[in-house]
Amino acid sequence: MRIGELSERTGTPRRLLRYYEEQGLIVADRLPNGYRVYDGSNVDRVLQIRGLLDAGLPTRIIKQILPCLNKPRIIHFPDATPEMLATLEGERDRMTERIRCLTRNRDAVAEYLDAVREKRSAPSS
Amino acid sequence: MRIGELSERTGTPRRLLRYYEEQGLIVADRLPNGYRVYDGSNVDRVLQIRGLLDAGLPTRIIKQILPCLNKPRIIHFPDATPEMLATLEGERDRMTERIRCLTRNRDAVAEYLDAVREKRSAPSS
DNA sequence: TCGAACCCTCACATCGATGTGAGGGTCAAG
DNA sequence: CTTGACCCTCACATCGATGTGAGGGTTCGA
Repeated sequence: MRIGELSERTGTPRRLLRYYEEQGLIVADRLPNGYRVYDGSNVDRVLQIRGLLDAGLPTRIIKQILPCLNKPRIIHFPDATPEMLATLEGERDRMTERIRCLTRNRDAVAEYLDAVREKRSAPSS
Repeated sequence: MRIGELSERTGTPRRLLRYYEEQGLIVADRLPNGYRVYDGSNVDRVLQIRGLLDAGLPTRIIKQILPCLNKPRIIHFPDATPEMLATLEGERDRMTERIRCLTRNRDAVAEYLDAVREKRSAPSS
């Protein structure tokens, strides 16, 4: 597929697909005329990138963690330098902290909404 | 306490404390000379704000969900307009999605790190 | 009284993610 | 051959979060 279809299938502006490529998050083959071509796997990849961006991770980090994911179960260690491993460990912990914070606040919001709804259905006060 | 101490206790630049106030996320009393004064509760509040910002929420949303939280168990409904409730519901769902995405990827990173460590301790290949 | 260490406001700069559009090719259908 | 719908690169603009510093007050101890 070309960029337009990938854009539609992922709900992502073409501009950003080119940006993600520029940042090394996705790769695209080129037709002889220069057009980008993608295969189906790019749809999931882009959606994953968007999710991580939305969760607050910068492209620089996403670029590092993506190679560890959605590969087949064979994990291959191309250039796992100690610094990179340390970075990943730190990022894993940061993600855990993010999850904790988000969960706590999400639950609080949900609780609030439930309380409001209950009040609405039983206007006793 | 004044802004310097709050800054130290939260690891947040003064600049940002003023910014959060400007965005309506925190409030500060003023000394007669114009200095901001805070009480202890602001420490937690600022940390919570930072956590949410780090998790990818914009100040505009944080401002809306903060009043639903860390209040005593008495939830008071000052001006719960239907649009605001809808916004909160949407945001709750977005947070849930974020949590899902983060968890999935965090687990994948953790798995990768574990695999690397195992390989390192048993260099059989 | 002076200097250090606070505080204030204001304003411009930076950075990453994203929007927008100019200027220009490619290609299929009419 | 032309038109419309694609695609390309390039570059400037915007937006939110943050950095930085100028210019200036307050407080306090040497």
